[in-house]
Amino acid sequence: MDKGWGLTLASDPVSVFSSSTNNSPVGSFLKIKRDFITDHNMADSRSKNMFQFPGCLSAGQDEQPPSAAQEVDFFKEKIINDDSKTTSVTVKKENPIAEAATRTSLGVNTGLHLANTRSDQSTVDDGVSSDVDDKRSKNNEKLAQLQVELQKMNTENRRLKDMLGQVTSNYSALQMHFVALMQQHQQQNHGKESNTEQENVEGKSSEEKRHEDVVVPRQFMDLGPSAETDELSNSSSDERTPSGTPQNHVEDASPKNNAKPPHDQEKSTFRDGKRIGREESPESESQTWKAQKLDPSAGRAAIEQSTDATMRKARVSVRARSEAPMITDGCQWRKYGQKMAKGNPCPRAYYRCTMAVGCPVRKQVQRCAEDRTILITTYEGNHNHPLPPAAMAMASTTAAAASMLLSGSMSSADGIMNPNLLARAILPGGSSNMATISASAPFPTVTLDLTQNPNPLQLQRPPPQFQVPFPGQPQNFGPVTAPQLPQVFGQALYNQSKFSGLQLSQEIGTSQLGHHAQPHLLHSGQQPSLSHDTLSAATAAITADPNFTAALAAAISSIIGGANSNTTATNNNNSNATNNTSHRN
DNA sequence: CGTTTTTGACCCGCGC
DNA sequence: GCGCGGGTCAAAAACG
Repeated sequence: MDKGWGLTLASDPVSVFSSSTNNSPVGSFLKIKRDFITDHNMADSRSKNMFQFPGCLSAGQDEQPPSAAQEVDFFKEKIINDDSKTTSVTVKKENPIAEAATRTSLGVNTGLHLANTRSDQSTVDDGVSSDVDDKRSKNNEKLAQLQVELQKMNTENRRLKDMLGQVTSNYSALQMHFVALMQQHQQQNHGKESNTEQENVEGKSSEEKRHEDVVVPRQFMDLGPSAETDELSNSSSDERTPSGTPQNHVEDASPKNNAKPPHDQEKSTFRDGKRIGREESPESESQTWKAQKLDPSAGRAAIEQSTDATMRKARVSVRARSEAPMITDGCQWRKYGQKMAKGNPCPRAYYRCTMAVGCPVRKQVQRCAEDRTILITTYEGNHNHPLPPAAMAMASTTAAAASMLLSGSMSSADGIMNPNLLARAILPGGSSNMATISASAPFPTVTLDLTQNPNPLQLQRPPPQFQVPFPGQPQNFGPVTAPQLPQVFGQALYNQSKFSGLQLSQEIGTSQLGHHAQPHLLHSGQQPSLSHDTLSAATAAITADPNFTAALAAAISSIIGGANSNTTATNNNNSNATNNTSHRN
C-alpha cells in the first residue's frame, strides 16, 4: 500500500497548515486528515491519537524515513514564523537567521529563506562598501519584497488550507459513503442468506453456514489483486507464535511500557488493554518482535501495535435481520465463549477471527431482545491478514466506521465526535436511521442498522460539494488515477455485486429491501443478476463527475490498493508494515 | 486425530 | 470490600 491517498490529498506542509486551526467542523476534518497524513510525525507521545484506517490512509508513515518527522517539525516552525513575519520585520530578520542553519541542514530551501540570506549577505557586502543608508534602503526594499512574498505565501497557505478542508471533507463523506455502500452490500447479502437458510431445514443451517463461509469467499478469490486487500492490517503479521513470545523484545519494542514486565504491562492496561495483554498482546508482541528482528525500523511495529490497540477500542455494531446464527461476512470465526448478557434472554456469543493466526479481530453476536430476527454483530479490531473480497465488504465497512468514529472522537476537543458530521457523511440523504454513534465509554461504538433500508446508493447523485479540483493530485494516487476509476470502481461494484447480490440498478430508486428479487446463490462463473448495462450506466453516472471520480479513486485505492503491494494470502508482512492505517482499521 | 464448540471458572473493572 | 457484569480461558465434549 504505497499510495496513501492522504499523502496525495495533502502534502505535509499543507497538513501542517491544517494543524493550526481546528475548531470549526472543517477544522475537525483537517485534524482528522492531519492524523492520516502526518501520523508519521506522531510516533511520539501523540501516537495515542493515531488510529489506523482501512486501506492506506496512513501508509505514508511507513515510508517516511526517520527524518520525516524533522521535516514536519521544520515546516511547523516555518509556518509559525510565517505567521509572525506578517507582523514584524525585525522578527523576520532574526528568525530566518536562526532557521537558516536548520533549513540548510535539512536541505530544504524556500524562496523566502534564500531572499533573507541574500539580504544578510548584502548587508555584509554593503557594509564593506560605501553607503550605509543606501544599503538600509535596499534592505528595506528587500524586506518589503519579502513581506509581499510572505503575504502571497500566506494567501496560498490559506488557499491550500481551504483546499485541504474541502478535500478532507470530501474524503470523509466519501468514506462514509463507502461505508454505506458496504452496509448495503452486506444487507443484501444477509437477506439472501437468510432467505436461503429459511428454505432449508433447521438442522442444516450450520452446514449451510459453513458452506457459505467457504464457498462465498472462494467464489471471489478470482478477483485477484484488484479486489484483494489487507485494508485493515496495521501490524506486521508474519506467522505468529501466540505463546512463548520473547517478551523482553516486546518491552524494547514498546516504548510506553519499557519499565514494566510484560505481565504487569498487561495487568496495568485498561480493560481493553487487558484483553490485548491477555491474548492479543502476545500475538502482537510477537509481531513486534519479529518485525524488530526482520526490520531494523521495528519501532514502527510498536506504533502499529498501539495503533491497533487504539483501533480495537472502537466497535462497530451491525444490526441485520438474519435467521442464521451468525451473519456471513466472509471471515472464518471461531467461537471462544458465550455469555448470558444482562437484559437479553439470548446469549451473546464471542468469536475471534481464525483466518490468520493472531488476528485480533473479534466479534460478538447476539440477537436483539426486542426483535429476535435481528442479529447484532459487534466487530472489534483490525484484520492483520489479507481478506477475500467477500470478507472485505464487511471488514472495510466496519473498519471505516470505526475509523470514522475514532477520527470523529479525536476531532473534537472533548473527545465526543460530531454526530451531525457523521450523519451527514453517512447519510447524505438526511436519513438518520442507518447509523448511530455511541461515544460512551469504554468503547465508542458505531451501530450500523441494516434492518431498515435507507435510501440506497446515493452515489447516483454526486454530492455537490465535490468540487475540489485536486490540483496536483495524481502524484500519489498511484495506479488508480481518475481515468482509470471507471474500470476500477466498476469492477469493484461488479465484484461486490457478485459477492453480496447487490442489485445496483434495482436499488436505485427503490427503497424497500424486501421487494428485491433475491438473486440466486451465485456460483463460480455464474453471472450476477446485475447486468452489465445497468452497471455501466450506474458507473457512468457515478463517475460522471470528474471531481467525484478523483475523490472516489482515492477512496477506492485506499481500500483496494493494498493488493498492489501484496497479493499473497500467506503473509502480508509487507503490507502490514506499509499499511499502518490504520486500517484497517 | 485434529478442529471446533460448549461451558464453567476465572479475571478484572466498576459501582455501591 | 463486595457483588455484579462483561469478557476470556481452557478443559471437556462434539464433530468431521
